Amino acid sequence: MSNSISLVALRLFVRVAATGSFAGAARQQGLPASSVSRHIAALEKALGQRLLYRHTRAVRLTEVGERYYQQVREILDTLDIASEQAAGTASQPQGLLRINAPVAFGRRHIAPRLASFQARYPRIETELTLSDAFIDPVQEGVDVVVRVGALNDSSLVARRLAEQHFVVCAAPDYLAQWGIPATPESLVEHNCLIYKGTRGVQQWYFRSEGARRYQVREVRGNLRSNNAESLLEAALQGQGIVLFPTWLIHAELKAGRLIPVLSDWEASGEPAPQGIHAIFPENRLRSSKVAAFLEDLQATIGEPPYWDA
Amino acid sequence: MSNSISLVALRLFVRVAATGSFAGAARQQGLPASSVSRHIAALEKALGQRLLYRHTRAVRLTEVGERYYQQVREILDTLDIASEQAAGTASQPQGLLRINAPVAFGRRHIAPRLASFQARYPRIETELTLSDAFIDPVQEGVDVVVRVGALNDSSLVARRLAEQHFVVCAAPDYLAQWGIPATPESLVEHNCLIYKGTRGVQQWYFRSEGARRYQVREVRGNLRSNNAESLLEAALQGQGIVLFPTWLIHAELKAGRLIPVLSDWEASGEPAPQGIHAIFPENRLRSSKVAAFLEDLQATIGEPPYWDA
DNA sequence: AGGTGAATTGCATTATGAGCAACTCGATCT
DNA sequence: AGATCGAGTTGCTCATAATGCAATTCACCT
Repeated sequence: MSNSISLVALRLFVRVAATGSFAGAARQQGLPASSVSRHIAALEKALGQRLLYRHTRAVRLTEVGERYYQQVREILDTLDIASEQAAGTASQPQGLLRINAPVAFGRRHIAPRLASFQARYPRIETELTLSDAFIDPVQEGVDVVVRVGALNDSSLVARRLAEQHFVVCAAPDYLAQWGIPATPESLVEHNCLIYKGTRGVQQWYFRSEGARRYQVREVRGNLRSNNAESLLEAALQGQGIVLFPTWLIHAELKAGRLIPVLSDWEASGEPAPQGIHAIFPENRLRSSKVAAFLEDLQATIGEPPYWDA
Repeated sequence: MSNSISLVALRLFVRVAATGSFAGAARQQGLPASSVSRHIAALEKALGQRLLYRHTRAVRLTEVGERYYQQVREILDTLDIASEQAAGTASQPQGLLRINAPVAFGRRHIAPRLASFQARYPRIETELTLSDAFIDPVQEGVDVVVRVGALNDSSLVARRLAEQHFVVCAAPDYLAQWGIPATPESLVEHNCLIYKGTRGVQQWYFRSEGARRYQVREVRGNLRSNNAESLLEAALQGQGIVLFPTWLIHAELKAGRLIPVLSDWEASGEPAPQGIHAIFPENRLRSSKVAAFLEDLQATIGEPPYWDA
């Protein structure tokens, strides 16, 4: 019985259970869905037990399937770690490293680093996926997820990469034409380009040097967007004032295309300070490729991060 | 890399590492040695690392192989347990149960039980190997080993099945012809059939009712053997007096073909009391088929064991 | 009601593993 | 010291199993 179980079947089962879909698992592993179906069927036959309820639309784990899934996931992880350690002895980290990051942050701060990272670890292949929706690394089968802001899931391990700082700024043209605001309160007189995401319109928070709590200040303007890059573009063209994290606009600030204003206040897009974190399933922490990536990333970002220096 | 690893390869690797031999692993798994060779080669290729030193006569684990072996063994065990639990939910214990026992004890007290045990658990297949040499359950890939006497290896878990009691006895014919010895000391006047194993000639120990320590008493006779059955046969034919554990001769005692003597003393073949134990690798304890077997065995043996009742 | 995406099944092709035999190489035996 | 035996590897053929594609069924969405 247990001799007729194959590793691929177990891997596929874990993927199916995590994604809740045969097709999803098939895509992730680059196999036709029919193979997935047959492997799972073979596994169930070997165990003599149904692991998944097929509901045609969605796939749900059986009670025994749920237990088995938890155990097999753990087993496969430790097997992979063991194999990696065995393979990696006296050699470099290797294998496929799947990274997921927010679009803007990934393009600016992850993607440019990958070349030198891979030059340093030539045996690591990387697969960079950028998406702004929250990604469950377990569900997607991803090694590392970089997220900005809130952390909720406690079954994951997070490592802080940097603090996020916001600045209010505008193009020199805009400031020349409309003047430089002297206080946060005076922003109501200006055209502010406001981010409007899934959580609604972003508030602008301020606190004076040394103050503990942030205060919301009213802002308004003629352009709102759920796409930060569009707002940035508009700001560069002198359309208005923007509030952005420094990692997003440090190049523009440095080049002088955007000028910080209200430097006597600390600005923020959130009521509380937010960090930039790498999160990953607990087991992946012991993976040398993940460790190498995090170490490399943290070293290049630096403390304080290079975009704030 | 880790995707190209197969479960059979891992299983074979564990068996090879445990037995220290490709051929041995091949025999245990019922595969040609060539397959074993190729699977191990494939595993090493997948890891990019040599796991075993081939020394033509013996096979030794590499340093990385040693670590990998320990980890993979653990992993496969937990996988098997998980699979068994999944398979066994709402059903009976199943699978192959490999038992090893001493020849005499196995024939008398294990083999006769297997029929009813397997009737009770029809989905368990058993494989009973009888051998008197000490067997390492890990090395031999056995689920349960029954041993009489000394326990040494601490990496194994043991469960006491029964205490071992010895009796001195002889055939009625012998006693009629030569008389009944009144004291242990008078045994020197008798023809004692003595077991001579790998640890030399077996001593005969006695202590009177309530005494703490056993005392050796001199015995001699015209037949010594390393085969208990031969001595038993000779005793049944009236050749002499024997010292045997009760589990070995309870049928003959009950039938009156052997008559106990010196009943006022406790006899023993060992300087200290010895038990009958089931031993097994730690992980197997959680296996339901092992648990079922031990429970069944212990229930039928009883307390005190049926051969002493 | 029709369309879509997901899972299963049938079938032809391909690839992978089993089994057998031949070969090499040490170690042990005589 | 030479012969023999056992152990591991390699080449080869054959059977089994996995793959990929197409067809089918079914629930759900529009």
